[in-house]
Amino acid sequence: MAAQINRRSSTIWRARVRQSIKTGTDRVTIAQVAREAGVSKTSVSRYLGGEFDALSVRLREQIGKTIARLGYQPSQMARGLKGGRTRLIGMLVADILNPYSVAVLHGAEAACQKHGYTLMLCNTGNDEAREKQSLAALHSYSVEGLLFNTQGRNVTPLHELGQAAFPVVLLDRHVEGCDFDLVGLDNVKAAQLATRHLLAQGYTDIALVVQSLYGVSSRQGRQAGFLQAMSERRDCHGQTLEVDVEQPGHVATVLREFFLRRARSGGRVALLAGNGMVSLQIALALQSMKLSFPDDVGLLCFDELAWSPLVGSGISTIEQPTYEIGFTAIERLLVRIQGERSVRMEMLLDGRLISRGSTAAVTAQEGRACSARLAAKLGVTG
Amino acid sequence: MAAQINRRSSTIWRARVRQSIKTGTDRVTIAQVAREAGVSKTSVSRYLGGEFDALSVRLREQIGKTIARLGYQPSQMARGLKGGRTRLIGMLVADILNPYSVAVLHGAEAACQKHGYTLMLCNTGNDEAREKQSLAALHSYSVEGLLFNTQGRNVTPLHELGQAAFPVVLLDRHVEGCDFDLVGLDNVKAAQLATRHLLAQGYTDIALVVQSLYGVSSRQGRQAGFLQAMSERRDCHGQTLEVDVEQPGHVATVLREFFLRRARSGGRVALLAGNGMVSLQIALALQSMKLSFPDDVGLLCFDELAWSPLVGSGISTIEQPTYEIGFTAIERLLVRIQGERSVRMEMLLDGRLISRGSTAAVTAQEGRACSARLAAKLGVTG
DNA sequence: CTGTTAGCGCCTTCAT
DNA sequence: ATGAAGGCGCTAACAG
Repeated sequence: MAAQINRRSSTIWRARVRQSIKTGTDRVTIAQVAREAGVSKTSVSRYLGGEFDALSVRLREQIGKTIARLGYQPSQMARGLKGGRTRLIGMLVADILNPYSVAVLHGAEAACQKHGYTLMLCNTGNDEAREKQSLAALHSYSVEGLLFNTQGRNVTPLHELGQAAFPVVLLDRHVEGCDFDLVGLDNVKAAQLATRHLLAQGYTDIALVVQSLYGVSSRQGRQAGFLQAMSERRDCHGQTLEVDVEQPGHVATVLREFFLRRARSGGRVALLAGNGMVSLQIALALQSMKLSFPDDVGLLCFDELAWSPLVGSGISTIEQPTYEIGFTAIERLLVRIQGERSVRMEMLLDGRLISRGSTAAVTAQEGRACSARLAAKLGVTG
Repeated sequence: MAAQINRRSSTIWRARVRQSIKTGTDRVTIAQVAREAGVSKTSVSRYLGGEFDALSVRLREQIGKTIARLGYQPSQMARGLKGGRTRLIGMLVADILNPYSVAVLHGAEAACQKHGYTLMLCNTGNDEAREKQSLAALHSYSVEGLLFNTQGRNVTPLHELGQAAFPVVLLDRHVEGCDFDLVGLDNVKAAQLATRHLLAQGYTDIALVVQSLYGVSSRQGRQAGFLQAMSERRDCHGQTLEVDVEQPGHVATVLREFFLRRARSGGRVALLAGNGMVSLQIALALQSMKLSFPDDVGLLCFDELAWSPLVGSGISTIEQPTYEIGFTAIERLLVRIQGERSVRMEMLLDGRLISRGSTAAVTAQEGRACSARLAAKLGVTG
């Protein structure tokens, strides 16, 4: 209303109106900068693009000052619309509650910041439908590339991306029939390292405890390494236990069955936890069964967690270089975005063994005593 | 090349060509949809905007089918450019390594997904400079609002947002002189709850262990509640210990000094950890000093963590409703974005006490024995 | 070196 | 009920 009275300065008037309508900060545009600096939009655009050799010193200074004075920031949405460079990277995380995902995210975010990209994050909660719709959402913002930690099942949308030659880097798990780059742990090697450590410490009856193997290549890789290492020792027994960590009490049930089967063998029993989620559930299950490590059972876990040193006499772990995985994945993705078309590449980083009390060495004699005790405890408590 | 032979389907051919040129997924545009459906862009736009009552049934069907057939998805960048509704929300996290942040993030992401928004995430690592530049980055993408977990120092950029009436919801910590909404824990009440629990269990010499109080309102609130509750018991002693969790060994040093000061008093010593980061450092420090809880010292921690039940006989905690905090914060932000202009509001949720072994009850007599043991242990190990 | 012109994909008056 | 035209902020030919 006031505006109707005073129309001298249409600029100010517009600004006022916008504020009252839109509430938003009044965006300074490239046009304003150009006008105030007395140059063309193109020159300003060149300045933004860093094409300084195509700009006289005078213009460059002029523009620089004006930008600073006005506090101008180019709109990425507008730049993206025209040039396609949105400087946006989408990250799809299978489960944000998994500490592994967060740790990788940390590295990825750091790499993005380093290279002037911004991360759009979607948590799919291991759900196909949400994975699909998150993909659509990210696509609608024209992300330049995708960091993808897939749930592994029904991956047709991923295949479509592959056909479109869209830049994608897979995290941790790969997908059959897709030729995307992958960054993750060298699972086979790490599992061998883990298994051999357990064997060397004197454990003879080992169970690899994992979540559903179906569709998750990293878990399959760990299993492969585990079985391979076990096969080197015919006198020892190894088996895989699939558990559902969502289902309360399931881990305890499965473990109890395993213990009952093996305890009487007189061997020394150990558990190899397939990831951090499983570790936690195992620790809780053992606690509920009043079993302790390494006294009753050996324990080695994939994923180093903050609390690994704290529980009991410490839990031995295979530490993944999570930060590096995230960081590397982004940098690889950037290379792809910049047009690299070479053949698919897997970047597998090595895990590191951190040995603690939970895998203390045992002699055969001690082992027999342990397994006897284990059997006794189960008999009593079960 | 195959395309040159078969030109029946120009659609397919185009797709091929673009692929080889642009490498990118072929964006279907509103224009293509309009053309193929034999209508105007305006009509398609109306369809997208849900203005069905301004569309004949025939057109509506036509358009719907075409959109489905082409797999058309409107570009949010383009929509945002014109209308300002980018459906983007920025989230600034002070420290992504803090489990609290991740838990809140989880709730926030879920709320965003529910309302069709996408989250742009920036980790500031408690650094002013990064906070500032992340803010700029998010601004350049025209986020509609901001979820802000600030580091608390040098918050001028935040004040600028305030002046611009930009929608912001603060998480956990508020900022002086800013009238932004806040969602977080009722820290005073929670700290009282915690302190009274310790007192009720027979602890008499209590230290609140926190990271730097400076500029972090939530920590100040916890301190206030702590001191208030302590003041109700003149026979007990309470003090605040500020620690630097980044500096190795610092927590242990500070704790040792505190123990030495108090152990000889004959009182029962307990620690109240100000957050999850501190909890971890305390647990590690105690372990390094060969002290255990509740035998040598009582322990109660802010933030329920996955491993809280597992360490020793379990660590008692004050659990924050983190998921709800994140979820609520987004919904409040959405209300602001939709234009709500009412007065500033603080939404403070209640914490919940989870009592475990680390705060087991002690009688005065036991207490004396404990503090004697503590003194002895420190004398020996120190 | 610099500016003019023409869109990017979408929404929004304004006619019809 | 439908469409044509213009513009959001920016970049990218194409002239000078």
